[in-house]
Amino acid sequence: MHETKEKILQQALQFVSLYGLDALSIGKLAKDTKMSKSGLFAHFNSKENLQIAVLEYSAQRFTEVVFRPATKAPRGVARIRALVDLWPNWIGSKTVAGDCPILSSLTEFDEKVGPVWDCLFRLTNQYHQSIVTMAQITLDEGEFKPDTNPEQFAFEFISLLLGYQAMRKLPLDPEKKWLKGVESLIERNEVS
Amino acid sequence: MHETKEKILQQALQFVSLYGLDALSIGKLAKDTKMSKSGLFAHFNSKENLQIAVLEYSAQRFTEVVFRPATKAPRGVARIRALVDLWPNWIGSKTVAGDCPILSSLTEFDEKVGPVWDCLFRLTNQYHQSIVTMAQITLDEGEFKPDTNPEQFAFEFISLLLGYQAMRKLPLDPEKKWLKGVESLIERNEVS
DNA sequence: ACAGAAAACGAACGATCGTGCTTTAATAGG
DNA sequence: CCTATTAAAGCACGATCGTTCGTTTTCTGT
Repeated sequence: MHETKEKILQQALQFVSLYGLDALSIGKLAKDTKMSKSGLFAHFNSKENLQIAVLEYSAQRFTEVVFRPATKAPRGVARIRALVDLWPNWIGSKTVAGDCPILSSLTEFDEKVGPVWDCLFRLTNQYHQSIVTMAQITLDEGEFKPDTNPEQFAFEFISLLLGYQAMRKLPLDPEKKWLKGVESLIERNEVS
Repeated sequence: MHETKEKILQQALQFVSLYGLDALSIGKLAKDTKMSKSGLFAHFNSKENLQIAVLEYSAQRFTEVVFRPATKAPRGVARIRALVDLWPNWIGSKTVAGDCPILSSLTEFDEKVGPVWDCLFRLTNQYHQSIVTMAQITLDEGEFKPDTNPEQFAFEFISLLLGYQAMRKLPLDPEKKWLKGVESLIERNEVS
């Protein structure tokens, strides 16, 4: 990938994590990257393409920073715990100071049909499926009770994550609560 | 409240639930309500005031439609279940076709300091506190285990709600999962 | 019915939006 | 060194944004 484009997407990712995907504007982004509006525009040829590029860049970075490292942990509960431990490298990190762009865009784009939503849809399903698979593996390893439903697990896992994201700015110590919630979720499914 | 203003806020609430609080524009809203931009504007004197008015109207409606009716149920677990049952009258209803404006705005406004955020902050704390209180009451009634943490309960409750909202457009049957999640949350705290 | 108040309107402002078109600057291949 | 390709810039467009101002319509009270 061109160096300039990478720099643009990096800046855009930062911005989107803070202010949301449709608050992203080409003029503002051009100012932030010290480029001309048209020069930046030429890299994407439409705002929609820019938004899609940001989403895909975001997913790629997430994989690098959280998901791939987590799969280095041994299969089963340990890997799920690794995922939890690695998440701070994503949300609230230097590259993604605010929320996860994909999860938060899901809230603001769920009624706007079009290519951006299609991309979001695809990435979120992928996101979700990864966690389902992780739960399924844990089940196969015999570390989860046989009646564990991996999809239910994924739903509750992501929900807690969303709760953490949404309530981060509230004086409720959500980090502790999200950790406790996910711990309880694991224990509930773990073989005793 | 003036009839016109009520009509405007009703329309605005609908719009915000579908497209988010900062997608709300005065011109668009004027078109939807068949008013002139300036005529509508005069009711609020600034966009921020409009946004605040929508949030407060939203909270008021929520109280009418979900919270007040729920408090008619007997104290304890029954009341919490009533809250869950009444929620569809809010999210996805005729007046609020999309997401809960307060919960979803929380995601997109958490980095924008100012009067709108202050209002959002206040309302969300109120939202949260109501659920904490409900859990506390259930605890006092002896229907929850003594080691139940009402704040943890509220966090997980709201998280599941956010999960339901966010994943409504995904083919994951999130309604069933949210119900199951909240049922599991209740059972986990209930005295056996 | 008439005067005064309140509500709604129409037109315009500066700013910013996304997007083209044309030109200049940088780069690479022969 | 010259040329062909690409990247970036400059400028302008129509549209929409929030907001202001002055006028017109609608309502209210006497």
